[in-house]
Amino acid sequence: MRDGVFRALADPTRRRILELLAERDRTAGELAREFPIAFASVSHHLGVLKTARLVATEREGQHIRYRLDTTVFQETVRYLMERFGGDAHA
Amino acid sequence: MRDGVFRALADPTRRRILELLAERDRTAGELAREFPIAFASVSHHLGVLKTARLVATEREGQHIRYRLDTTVFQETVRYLMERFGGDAHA
DNA sequence: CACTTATTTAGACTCTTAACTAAATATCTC
DNA sequence: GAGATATTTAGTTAAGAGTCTAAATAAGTG
Repeated sequence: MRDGVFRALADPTRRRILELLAERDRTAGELAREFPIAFASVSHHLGVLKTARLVATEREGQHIRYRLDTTVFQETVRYLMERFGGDAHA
Repeated sequence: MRDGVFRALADPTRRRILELLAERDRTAGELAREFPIAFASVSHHLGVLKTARLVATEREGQHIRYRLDTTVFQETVRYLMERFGGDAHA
């Protein structure tokens, strides 16, 4: 269950996508333009993030808008803190 | 830099190792006995965890004792919380 | 409906990774 | 130092992941 999340976070391109989405929602195309790789590759990364439920999508006409879904982040932080004393807020 | 941590956490065997170490320190052999895979395979996982600095080791005579190193956990939790609002303690 | 734009899916290729067995290294005991 | 135990390293194999190009799907425009 947690595999997908950590695996998703393990790729730098995907973390960068998440950081961009943390600033503001963006369409797939807006995101893809930020990277030197093919659109199809970014699309693949978006699929991984979506499967891990780290992002959610909404169609907006021709575009598909991506936004962060913080639910799983919260669960993940809780997991790390509770199990491994990753008590970073102090 | 963060790749190693998330990649290390992406494997269920390695997460289980970390959970066991969260209970108490253990030797490589004690850990290996908990899994249905070959000792060498567990050793490989321990290597990954050590490279990610999630665990630290200390030789104790014939045995090698593994313990959790929480430093990187803390950095990781901080990263997730700051960037993605993974504010799980509320 | 043909045409364009936006995005995903499919198939191929390469690189990485997790597993195994066998061999190597390190420590302890006699 | 020979032999036993503990652990890692090497070499192999099979599966997974990231990338690409090309094709497919979906929506907007004339």
